[in-house]
Amino acid sequence: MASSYREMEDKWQREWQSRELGIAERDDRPKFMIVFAYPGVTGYLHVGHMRGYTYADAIGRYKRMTGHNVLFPVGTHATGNGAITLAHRISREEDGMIEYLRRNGCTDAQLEAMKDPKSVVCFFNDIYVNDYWKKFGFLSDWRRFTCTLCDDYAKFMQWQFMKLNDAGLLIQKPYYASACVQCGPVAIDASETDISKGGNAETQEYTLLKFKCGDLFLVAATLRPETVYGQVNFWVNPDVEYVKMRKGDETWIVSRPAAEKLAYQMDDCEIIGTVNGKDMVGWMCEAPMIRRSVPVFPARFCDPNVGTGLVTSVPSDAPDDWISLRDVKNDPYITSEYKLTKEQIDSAVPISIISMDGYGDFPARDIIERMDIEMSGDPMLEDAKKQVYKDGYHTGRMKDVCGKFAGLRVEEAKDRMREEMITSGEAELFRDLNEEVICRCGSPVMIKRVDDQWFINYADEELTRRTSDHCRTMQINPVEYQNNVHGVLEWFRERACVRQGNWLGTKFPYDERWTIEAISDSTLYPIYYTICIYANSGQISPAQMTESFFDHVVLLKGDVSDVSKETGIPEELLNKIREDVQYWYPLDLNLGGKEHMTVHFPTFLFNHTAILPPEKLPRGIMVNWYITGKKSKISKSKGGAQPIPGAAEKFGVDALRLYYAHVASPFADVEWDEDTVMSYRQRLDRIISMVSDLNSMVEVEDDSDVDGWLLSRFGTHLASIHEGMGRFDLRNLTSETYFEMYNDMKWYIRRDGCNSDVIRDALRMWISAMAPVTPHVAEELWSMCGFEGLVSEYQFSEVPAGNAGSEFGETLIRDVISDISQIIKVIKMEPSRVVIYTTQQWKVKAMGIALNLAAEGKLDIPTLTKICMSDEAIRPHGKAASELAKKLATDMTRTSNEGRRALMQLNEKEHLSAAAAFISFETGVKVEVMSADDEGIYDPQGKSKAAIPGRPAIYIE
RNA sequence: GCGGGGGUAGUCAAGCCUGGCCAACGGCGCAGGACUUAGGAUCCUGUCCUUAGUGGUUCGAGAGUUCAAAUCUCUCCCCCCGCACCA
Repeated sequence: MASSYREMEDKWQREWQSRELGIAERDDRPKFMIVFAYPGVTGYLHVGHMRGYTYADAIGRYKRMTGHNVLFPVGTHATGNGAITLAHRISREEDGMIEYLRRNGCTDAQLEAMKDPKSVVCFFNDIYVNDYWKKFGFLSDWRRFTCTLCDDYAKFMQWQFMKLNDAGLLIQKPYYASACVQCGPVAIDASETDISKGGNAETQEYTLLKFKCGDLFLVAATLRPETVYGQVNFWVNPDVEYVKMRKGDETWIVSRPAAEKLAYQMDDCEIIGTVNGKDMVGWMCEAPMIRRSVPVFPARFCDPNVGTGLVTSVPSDAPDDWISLRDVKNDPYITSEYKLTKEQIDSAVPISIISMDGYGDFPARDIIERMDIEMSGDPMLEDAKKQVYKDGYHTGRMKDVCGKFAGLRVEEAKDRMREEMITSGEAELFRDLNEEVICRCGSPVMIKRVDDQWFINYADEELTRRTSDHCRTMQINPVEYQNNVHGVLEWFRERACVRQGNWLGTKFPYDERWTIEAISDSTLYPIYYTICIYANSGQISPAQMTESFFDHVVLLKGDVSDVSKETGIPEELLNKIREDVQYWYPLDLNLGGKEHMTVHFPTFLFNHTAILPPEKLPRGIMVNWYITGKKSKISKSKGGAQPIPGAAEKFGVDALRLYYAHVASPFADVEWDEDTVMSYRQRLDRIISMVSDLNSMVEVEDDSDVDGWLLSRFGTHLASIHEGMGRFDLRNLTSETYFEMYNDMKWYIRRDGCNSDVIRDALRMWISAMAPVTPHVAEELWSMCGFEGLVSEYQFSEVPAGNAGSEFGETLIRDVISDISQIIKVIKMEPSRVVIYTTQQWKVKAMGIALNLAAEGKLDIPTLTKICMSDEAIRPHGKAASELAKKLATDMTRTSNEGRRALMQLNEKEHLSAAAAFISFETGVKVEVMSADDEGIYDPQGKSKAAIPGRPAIYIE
């Protein structure tokens, strides 16, 4: 017996390794291929990540034990700029980063090496494989490890894109992408992989409204182009210096930041001068669409960093505008300071343009009053704006003043009016982020136009339909996702699939300036695990992995001798690779975190459908939710989470594995809590100690009443486990194994069960059920019991299903004990004698009749009463008989009757008499068992009459 | 806004698809007891309210379907997540 979990883990991991259990080679068994979505290489992983990986290993191990040849390969995904930025941050010796790496055990020499991105990837590949997956006892075929930066992987990836192209799914068109001004394209997402700030930013689509003013255009940006009919003036911030920008033949005035942003989106832009905001006040300009001349007024809410820093004024529907216009009209200082004329002031009168539910003519005024906003600059104005915007969008209709747009819903008018103004040259589009976004490199991120961007056309209807149809044949867990995945596939549109800039990844085969983007290169890859082993072992080189090579081994195209000639790969080897691919594929199960539901899984499905024939499409998906931190999500980049090796040391790997598998359904988030993990560790301790006690019991051949019961119970649990595992239900498996079977074993011991044959059979069943989730402990116990071979290689055999009858007898005893102690508790006296009266036989007969009726679906009170009353044995009991009939009929139509059927087989008196000593021992009172049918029994309170089948009467004194 | 997920006893969390052995598995916590104190122990009992083992009221709120609802239908109230070059 190993003295510590650590020792146990090392011992059995070495044993599995030396017996090559993880090695997967073709044979004549049914195969099972399982992968988890490989992790991105962006730093240390934490205990949360191991949840999904552990499910994969446990499912794989279970499958091994049910006659399957299991392939469980692993890899890593290093595409992108994660490693590059990490290397940069190490080079710059960022405090937080260095400290984070050190805390996880990184040495100075390693830090030095990791100034190079490739070393970062190598470093973490090694950590993931050796410190995480191997330490967790995974039975992976390590020979098949691959990383997206491998040269051979790149060949596979390029082939994948050629096939997408063959299928007509690669298209090109302009694209507006978020990009760092230094590094090029970056992704904006909450996990802030690429960026250091602004992960929640969203891209806004502004309409640029051009107000003609002499030779110039004052350009305002708006999100509400449908409100142009309500424009009455123009806002400029008097404290801001604006710029004149040449835009083709025109000259625009916008804020400086806006001009800089526009240059990324429009051709032919150039700053040619400046103009002070305060000098623009009082100008007159022509509002687009309505072609009305409106005055320029001052307002400090115009932010040069938002939109163009210039704003059109629609006081009827914009709270800011309403308040600022009121200020202009009421503040004589403003009028004199900026020399505004009375005509100008008077000309700006709000125009009611949209009717919406719950608002009057001027929604902006209504919301301001409702929210008690008094002053311009009130932070509540932001909320007010959002509220009016939202309500207007959903319930608003354009009023008659809006010309030909009158009567349209806002939703529709918005698009139509924008289109019209763009066509007439009065407006353009401008995309901007709604909050500041800063790249990992420290430079700002903005929206940049990319011409000729390549996309994978996931909007293709035919592809979507085929993919969606296939999903109906798959096993997708949870079912909520199975139902929802069709919607996700439908929602998917074209996806930009390549990017430029400083990125790690595969070159796009049709244009080497582009690198294949991180999602697009991780879709079809599971199939590559069946091939990469030959590249890893040097039997084939990347140069030999041509289009016709993959066409041949994956799609069975071409003649093997031709392909051999072209690639220089021997025919025999080509045959072997091809047969491997055909044997292992399709993938049986792809397991990934919930973040994959809207990105990875759909593209995984699409690409398979697009490239592979129907019989090679994936068979299953399983989604797992997260382990979260106390307050927020545990983040691998932000640290603070328990490092994996530390947790493994502290709790033991099996305790963690059991924790993952049992703590909750896989489809719910779980808050990380060390005490909870510790309680699983204690459970393992208890189980180990129980098994070792059982194992050291002296050999006894004595039969006991509970032998049959125990084996039946275990049979029932195993049946439940196998049934559940059809859905990969590990929680059920663990619940049955580590809790139910444990409790039954305790009961068996408590009932003085001691038959060593029975115990050995039970232990064999029990320990084998532990092998998928807690393999180290299972091996240790298996070997301790002297069972043959390794439990990891054990094959589950047919176990006789549980027998409800033999299980029922113990339930009866438990119920009786429980009833006795309840009564003792309630009557609050020290009992000296307990009498148990089993039912009168005529009642058993009545129940038998009722059961027969129930089986035929004919059970009701009158029918049962009638039949009972015609029975010679029952009729003499008169009123008691009719009342029993009533009760039985009522109870038995409401509940299932399995237990009742079982009790018909049982002689309650004999059974309870045999257990009387035990019941006495448990309750601490002398117990006698009598039948209510017996003559002259001791029954001072007439309790015996209350006994019914399965529920003996009890008298206590 | 669009789309998705969820609200179960002190707490975490099963059950819900396929209505009925559901006062509702199990864990943790708590209380009492046993054993006994090399322990983050183990074992037993209890843990909604009541009570000779019964009965009552519960599964976000309300209404409905049904002999029967935590489970099905509708309405409402709260919470969480995704909405795209992020794995």
